[in-house]
Amino acid sequence: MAQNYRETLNLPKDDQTIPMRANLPEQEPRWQAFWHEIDLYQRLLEKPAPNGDFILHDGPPYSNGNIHMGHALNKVLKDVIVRSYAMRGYRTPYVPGWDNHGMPIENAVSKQFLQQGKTPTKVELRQACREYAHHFVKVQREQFERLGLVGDWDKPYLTMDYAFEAGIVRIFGELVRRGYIYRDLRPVLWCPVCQTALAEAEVEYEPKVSDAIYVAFPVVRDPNHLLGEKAHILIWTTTPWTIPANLALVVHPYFEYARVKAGEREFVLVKTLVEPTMETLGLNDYAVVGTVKGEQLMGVVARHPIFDRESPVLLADYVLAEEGTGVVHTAPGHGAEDFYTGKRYGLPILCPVNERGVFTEEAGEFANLPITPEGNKAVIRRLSDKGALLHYAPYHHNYPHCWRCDSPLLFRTTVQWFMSIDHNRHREKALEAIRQVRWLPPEGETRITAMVANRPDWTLSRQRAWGVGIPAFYCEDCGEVLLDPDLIDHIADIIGREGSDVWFDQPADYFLTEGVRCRQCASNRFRKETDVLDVWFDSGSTHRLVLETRPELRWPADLYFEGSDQHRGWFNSSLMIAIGTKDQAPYRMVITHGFVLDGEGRKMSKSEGNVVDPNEVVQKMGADVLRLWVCSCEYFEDVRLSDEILKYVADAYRQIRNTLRFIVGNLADFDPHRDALPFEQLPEIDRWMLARLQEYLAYAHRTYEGFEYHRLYHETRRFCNVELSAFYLDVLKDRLYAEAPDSPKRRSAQTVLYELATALTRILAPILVHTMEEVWQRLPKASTDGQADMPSVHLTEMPQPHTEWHDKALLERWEQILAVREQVNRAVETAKNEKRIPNPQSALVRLAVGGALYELLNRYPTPPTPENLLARVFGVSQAELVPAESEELLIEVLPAPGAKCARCWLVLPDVGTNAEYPDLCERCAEIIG
RNA sequence: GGGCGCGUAGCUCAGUCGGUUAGAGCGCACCCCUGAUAAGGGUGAGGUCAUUGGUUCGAAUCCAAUCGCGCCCA
Repeated sequence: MAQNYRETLNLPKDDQTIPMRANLPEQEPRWQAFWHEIDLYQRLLEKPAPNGDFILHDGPPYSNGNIHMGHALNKVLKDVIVRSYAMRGYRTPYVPGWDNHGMPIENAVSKQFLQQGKTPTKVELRQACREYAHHFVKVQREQFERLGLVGDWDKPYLTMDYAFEAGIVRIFGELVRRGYIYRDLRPVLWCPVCQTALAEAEVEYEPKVSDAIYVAFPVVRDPNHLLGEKAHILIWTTTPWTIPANLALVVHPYFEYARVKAGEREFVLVKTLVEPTMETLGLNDYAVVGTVKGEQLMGVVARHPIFDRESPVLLADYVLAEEGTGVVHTAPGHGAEDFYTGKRYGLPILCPVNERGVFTEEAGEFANLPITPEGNKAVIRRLSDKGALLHYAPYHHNYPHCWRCDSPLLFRTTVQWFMSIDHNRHREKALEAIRQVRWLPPEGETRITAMVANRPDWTLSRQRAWGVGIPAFYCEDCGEVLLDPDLIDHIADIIGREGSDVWFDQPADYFLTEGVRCRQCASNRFRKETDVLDVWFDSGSTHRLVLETRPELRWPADLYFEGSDQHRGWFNSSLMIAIGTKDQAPYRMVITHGFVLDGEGRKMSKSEGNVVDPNEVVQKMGADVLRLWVCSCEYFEDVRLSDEILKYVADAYRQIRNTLRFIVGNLADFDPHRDALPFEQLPEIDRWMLARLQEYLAYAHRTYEGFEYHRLYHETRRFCNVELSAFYLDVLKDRLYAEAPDSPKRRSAQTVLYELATALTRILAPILVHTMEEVWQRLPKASTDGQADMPSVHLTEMPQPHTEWHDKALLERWEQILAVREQVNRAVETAKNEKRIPNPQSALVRLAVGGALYELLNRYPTPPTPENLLARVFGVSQAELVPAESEELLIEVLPAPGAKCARCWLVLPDVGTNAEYPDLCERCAEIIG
């Protein structure tokens, strides 16, 4: 019987709204195809942009491997920025790019060759690297586009493009012209078998047995008479072959050093290691005759145990007193710390070992011996002959080895190329430029300021194959360097035409212009530099080579947006090149985000098994869920991600989706042009809803301006769940379902629903790009503000708050009504629990109150009909208001008198009064009658 | 070891200038509805604000130390 009336209601129909189940993994690619079809990116650039350009310059990810969650976080946030600016009246060209050159790809490709037993030429290796890079550009591009990113994906920038490579060479030339480029010595880890320098990442620490020796350096000068007769400084080393390069002995200024008398000689070593050392040396008969603070030893000079030269005692705080003697034998040519100590004290950099690990003439009697094992043996023998060797034993430890050929490595001091950071007031200019930039979060400014203030000169050269060759020559006759800015431009032209492989493929003459001569010896015979540029030079050049070369872009960028590690990386290298060539920062604002950690706040790693893969998330849950997670995070700090967190975000997604599903479902027969009511004709609760919507919109705009999407996420969830689902939409159901389709009561409700839908979809479009498009396409097309006719929600403008709809007095009034509602809910819950009523629908709520609250509530008549607003707001069938003395609100919950209307389900006294429809209330009887 | 940060309910986040009993949504528990239904509604329980010490009439908030976590270096 009751079922008969179902058909007379205006219930939303499933096929007139979006499906409850989103099925994003399948649906999202369809929307992406649609955007390609309408060329969304181009249309975004062509639409009116009253606020001008907004240039977000994309930091290039490295074209190696699949994307990980850090990429996803970064690119999704960039996409939200680009889209939200586009929807707020800016023109937002976004050109994604990739960083292609560099060690990781070269190593991966080298290993492939190695496995095939092939030894490629440099050019063959480079070509394979290029193919490898292209492959991963394609892979990552697909994975990025699957996240729903909008941008010029058909024409990204690649640092290995010929034009880009030529541009890098030209920028290097500009720095040469401005006097920034020089050559100097630098210690590097070197593989004598591969004859190449290794980066820290290529070093593998493996067990090795070394020759550990104790050596006594006789003191020859002791200006302050701290030490006794025949004093010797005692050192310990596991690399005897570095003894010929010894130039100093280094002690810790704060350590206590002991003078140990043993036989004729006195040994100086750190006090805490006297006992074990003496035991090792087999000197049982000894006595500590005094102590000296390390810093006091400054000025003491020893003699080299083999050669006729001095070895002064110097100070450094990296000295340890855990093993050895607390005195570091220092060979500036063979250690990083040794090198910098040597530099600080003005020692020469002696490196008597060639690239094959063989002693040079500088090693005197050891010349032509390989450093191991022959060199070691010869040095030990010679020390022994001289009586300087106190002990020798094999020593097991972890030692750096070559990742490729597994040979033990050595430190060599080599000549490298540098960019000076202090030339031409460069550092001061950079620090000044940093102050002009807006850093978000603001701590970023502290971080990069410290970095730039303390950074050493930039080592630009790498002994590698997969990079842009440094365009320098050496005279074949006298070795003089040829570095000429005009010649460099000429080389850049060639590279622009033929790619940078040509540098490795063609002889020097190919690049030299007519009449080039060595300025030293006038020779015309040259060889090319074989080093390549650091890849940070490539990416540090993108602002010049992308922003300045693309007509749709401009220099400087409005925004750089990357992980906080880029303070040292890209922000830094870009700034160095920008200051060095243009005396200005390449960005106006820099925003950084944190790292993606697991649910416990620990770093994700394969070995821990706590990695969440963005591609998998997209496949299982959809890009919109991933994007919603991104926007739920306070990303200025590190963010957390786990399956549990994703589950909660998926719940949030469903709640937002269902809210919109309900709204859209109730707009199926609504034509805004024809049916919308003017604001003034809307009932109060509808005007309240619109006023609240304006507050939501104003808040949303603030969050977009502050890049604080997580605040929008939270507010949206609260708005949808609390204000819409739990309240307004629930209250609206009677009007939407039971009133006549074209009645003003229903049309006014729909007018508000339409406003809500068109506002929410546009506000959320930058985040839930696919879902909001889906909703948009389902919305009535006729427009009230010129926006609804757009073929895609992404081409619309974000709704601005209607200030005239923001009625403050009304909002305050309803704040009180909602507070009363909460009290009523509690009373109804109690009545329900006490079995006085089965459910709210069968209740009558009687309010008794005096004073201001009575006056306020009395504005709303409480007839026993569907018109009773308070009853609808409270979610009960009937409500009454009676005046009382007390200002304290009394709430009575009673069974509602009357019968339940078979159509609208309200319990009303007038059910049965209509003879024709005895099971209906008057309102319902009239409507279907 | 150094530089820059972070730590508020199970989760994600608010918390103004130091000022009542530290808030929200979700989740959870119990209940209602069955005309948003692999939906919707109601009520409720959850916190030593990482720890310790200090400044203050008063500290989640300011200071110091410790612990834990992250990024960048050594």
